[in-house]
Amino acid sequence: MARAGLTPQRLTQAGAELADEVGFEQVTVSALARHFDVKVASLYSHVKSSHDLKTRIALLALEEMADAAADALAGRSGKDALAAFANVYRDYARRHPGRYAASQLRLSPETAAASAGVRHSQMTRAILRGYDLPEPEQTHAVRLLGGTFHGYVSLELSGGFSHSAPDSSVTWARIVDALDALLRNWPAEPARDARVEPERDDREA
Amino acid sequence: MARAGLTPQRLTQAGAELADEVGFEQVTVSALARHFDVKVASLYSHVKSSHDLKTRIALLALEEMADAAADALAGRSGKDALAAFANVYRDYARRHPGRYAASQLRLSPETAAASAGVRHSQMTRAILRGYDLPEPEQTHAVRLLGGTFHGYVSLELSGGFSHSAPDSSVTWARIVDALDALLRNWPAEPARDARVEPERDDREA
DNA sequence: TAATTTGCCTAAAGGCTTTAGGCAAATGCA
DNA sequence: TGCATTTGCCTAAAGCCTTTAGGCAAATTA
Repeated sequence: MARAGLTPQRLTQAGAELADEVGFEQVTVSALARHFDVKVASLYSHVKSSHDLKTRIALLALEEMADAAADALAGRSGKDALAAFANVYRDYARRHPGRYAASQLRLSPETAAASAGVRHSQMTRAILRGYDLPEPEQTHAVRLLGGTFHGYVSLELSGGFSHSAPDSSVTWARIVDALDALLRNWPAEPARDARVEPERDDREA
Repeated sequence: MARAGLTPQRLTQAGAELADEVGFEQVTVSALARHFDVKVASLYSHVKSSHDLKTRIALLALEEMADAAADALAGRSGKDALAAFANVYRDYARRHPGRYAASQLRLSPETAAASAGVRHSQMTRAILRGYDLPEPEQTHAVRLLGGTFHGYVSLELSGGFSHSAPDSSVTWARIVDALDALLRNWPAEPARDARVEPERDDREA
């Protein structure tokens, strides 16, 4: 009986491609077995479980995005770097929607700590060096950028802005303009009593 | 044989509660049948499919968030309104993680158009009236706010910032400060040749 | 009270996950 | 080269989820 030559890497790669084609949700051990024309149980020698497979795809996506970001960042700084970095995420998500969805998979803290996720925040901090924010404002800004890029791209991907004017690409460019302006004019921390406090919320849990 | 008194509403409600307890992914027709101590097939008289059930939960979450937002917005304007609005999303997501996850479900365009999603963008526009942005900048800003709130909350929920200083609530407050500052000083559209263009990207699809 | 509608049930088919145990191909070592 | 071991894929089987079809009894209506 000829062997199919399965490895965790090939399974992950094929799973990523499948995710882009049919959606990350539809990536299943069974579907992958069909793809390699192999019985389902055979995959369990290479992959611990369905969740393990999905985690590997997520890690692959994070790596690929970090690589692309590092590439885009080389030789740039300031707004130029910010825009290039932002575009990496958006472009990746548009080109690889399934992988991008995978990258949102909730990872265990240990897995996350060992993932390319840390490169992402390092790169974000590198960009922010061009804007000269003191700690802890820099951390706030890292989180703002991460959240904004992720949130916008994910809304765009789920069809939020499609087919309504103005074109989403225009908005994206303006958002980069706006974030650049914001980072250059980062507001000082308001005085204690001027701050808007969150509501106390005593409603049912 | 006594009847359980199932209705689409009760199923949706119970499904939402289940989602908050065990995660939206784990909400299943079978689990719901167990909850009502009823055979699985019985639910199919009230709900078209598993996907239908999930869609109903998503719509419920969108309604609840819109109601809470409308409530929070009453009598407020400016930064006060912005902060209250932002907190509604974050608080809702923290209190109802399963429902919040449901609200991210990709809806068909028709379903989305008939959902409370439209109230959300109307309210966002109402807040922006306090900042006096011309079209199309106002639309860009609506998308920025939506993306930022969603993205930050969703990163926070997936554990991104937990257990690392500074506290996520502090960052959240500073992000609201920053967005307020940004909206008050919304940058003019850069001249054509000063703009940073997205990279042409000819890599493989 | 009889007729109709409605609600939940049994039955059954099909899909995905995961574990256990087996045979054969590949690899390593005399 | 020949034998032993490891490795890779297979069959079998159990468990859970979805969905459809058809049936009986409870609730509703006349």
